[in-house]
Amino acid sequence: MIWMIVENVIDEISRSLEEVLAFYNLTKSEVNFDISEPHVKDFGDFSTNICFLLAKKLRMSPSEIADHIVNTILPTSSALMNKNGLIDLVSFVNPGFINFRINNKVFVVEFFKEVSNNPKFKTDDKNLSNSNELILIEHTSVNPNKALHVGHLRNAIVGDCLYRILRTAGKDVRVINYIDDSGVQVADIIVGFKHAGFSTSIVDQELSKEKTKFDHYCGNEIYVKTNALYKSRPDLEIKRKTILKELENPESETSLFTRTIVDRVLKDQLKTCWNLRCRYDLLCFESQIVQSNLWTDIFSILRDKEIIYFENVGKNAGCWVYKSGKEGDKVLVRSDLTLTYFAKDIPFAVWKLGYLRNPFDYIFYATQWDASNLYRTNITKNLYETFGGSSGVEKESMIDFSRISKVITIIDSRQERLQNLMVEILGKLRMDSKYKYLGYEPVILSQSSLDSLGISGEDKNSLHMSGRKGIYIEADMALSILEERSKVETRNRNPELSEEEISYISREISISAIRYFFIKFDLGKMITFDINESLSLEGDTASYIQYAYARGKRVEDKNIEAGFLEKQNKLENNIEILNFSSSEIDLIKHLCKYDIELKQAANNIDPKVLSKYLFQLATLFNNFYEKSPILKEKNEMLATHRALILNSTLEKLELCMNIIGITPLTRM
RNA sequence: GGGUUCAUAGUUCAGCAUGGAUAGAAUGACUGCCUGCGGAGCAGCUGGUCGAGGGUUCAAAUCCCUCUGGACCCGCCA
Repeated sequence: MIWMIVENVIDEISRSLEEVLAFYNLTKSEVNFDISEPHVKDFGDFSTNICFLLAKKLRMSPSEIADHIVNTILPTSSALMNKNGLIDLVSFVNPGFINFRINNKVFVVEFFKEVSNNPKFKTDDKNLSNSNELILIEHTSVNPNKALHVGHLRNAIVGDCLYRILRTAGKDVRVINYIDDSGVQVADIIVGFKHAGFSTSIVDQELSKEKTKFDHYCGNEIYVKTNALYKSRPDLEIKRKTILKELENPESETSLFTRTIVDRVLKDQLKTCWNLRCRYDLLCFESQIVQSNLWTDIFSILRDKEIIYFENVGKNAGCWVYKSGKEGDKVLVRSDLTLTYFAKDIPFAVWKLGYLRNPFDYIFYATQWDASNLYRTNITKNLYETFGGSSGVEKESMIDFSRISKVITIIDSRQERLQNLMVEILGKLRMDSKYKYLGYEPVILSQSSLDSLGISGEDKNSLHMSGRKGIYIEADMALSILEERSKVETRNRNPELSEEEISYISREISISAIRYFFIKFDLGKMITFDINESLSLEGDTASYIQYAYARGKRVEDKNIEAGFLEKQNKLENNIEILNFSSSEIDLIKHLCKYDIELKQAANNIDPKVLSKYLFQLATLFNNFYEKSPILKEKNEMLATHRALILNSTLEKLELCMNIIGITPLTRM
């Protein structure tokens, strides 16, 4: 990408320090020094710990060494000398840090040179990974028997941001949504429809007149209520068993009915995901994994390699088990020959890694909000007509298994134990290096949210959500609450706008706010969702970022009217005479760190890195906005350069906002 | 009982991977700033024994150990 100034500076410092090491007859492999940014601005732009590391080897005090390096060695450093003075000041500070300060005047000149060479800041891919590696991400994967609740949103949004980050970092990525359409949870609602007296007529008619989505209906009315019935109706549990058995035959009447229901729920779930600007490439259905017989293949491999064993004695007698030293024994095949939940996951994981044959075709399923096509797996073309269309896609262009470099699964941390087992097993097949799972802690509900839902809190001040018990806040509901709230705000601020415009703006504000909220926390931390506090529009929120963008955009429009853009072409070379303030310099420096931050987010698989960068960018911009006026500035040359900074900032803001999924609005 | 993980300002959280200087935001409270480039903002002020104790180190919020407290996992459920 462009704007390598900061990376060049770091590189320069690094090379000069290697010269220092050479002076002492040492190399980087012996003294692995670090170049970092000091927390305190007074200490400069970069600092190194090299003196502390040398102290031991040279048996001198760090400050002595620092003194010597700064006053004797560095002045002769060719790396520092031959560059056009980007590094201005090198000093040492007790107890032994060497600090480097960027020469702001030179830096600013370099910056404007790059900006005017590349006025549109188009992403230049040549510096990105140009290998043809392919990354698979699996996320969302909600059971198709209910609507998404806010806990599921964490999965979907983190996964989608990760997709966007990796895409922006130049990787080829495919997104998979796994649909468990043959498990107990789906069987529950089939029991509800068929045997618990809930009306099936609703299946045939549209719910739209009552404004109820089908996924909400299945979750709230059928799933929760059916589960509550099991206690008093033991016959229903027997029915459920029968249904599960019938689902094994894909041509049974139960299977047909289930496919209809699953499809209706799934379509509504996808609507929620698409509303939040998530997108997918492929839907994988568990029922098809089962039919593919991939299990048979992987089972015989595991058995032949003696990774799993048939147990003759003990509590697991009659079962095929995997014996983990760490995690204990895990049953894969029950004594009645059925597979456990964990076992069913193995063929899917192995398939994703391209270890086995690929039994699937891909069939068009839907066009998504971003105009991309969503496909679904298929084995026999005529079998799944209820799922929709029939136009296929080339197998290789969907997933070329030979190019896969990483398979990332985003899962609730409660599944981590099983994922550890999976990695162990994959390790024995020598394919664990590509398999990564990203665990996140669940979203729980605050007491006040529970109160407003009318749920008794059981003496706790927060509670885990449960789809089965009906303890949750639906994603659609959270979105519409926030949308109403921002609508009021938007209308107050923009009384002249039409209802249509207000609706559009408040919708984008609410989507952005929710997306930002779910990625700004560390994945290892539980999120307590509070219906009021979590959906704020001030402070560290997407709205703050959008507001900064909107203000900036407004100024830019006026700049264009005032003709600043034409003047940019006539920039003089004597920028040196301009005095840029810290609000300008700090902003420019931050702009130049974009590449470093994006790489970090991509390498660490951590979307939060980018959200922090973006928030900081918006903060620095707001500061610039207050302190560095453009239209009011008398010095025309300064104003023109400020307009350029504004221009660059808007570009970077837009870029980062799009990665996180915050809509850049020109009015709000 | 075994294991994983978390504990940082009144509150919600960054920082910990790869140890480094005066521990950062946001929010709340309080105080300023709109005939202006849009106040969903800016500036200021208040607020911390980084859960406790020990260890390693020139240096620990960060690494190691113990303890306390919370969450989660440990089924021929999914």
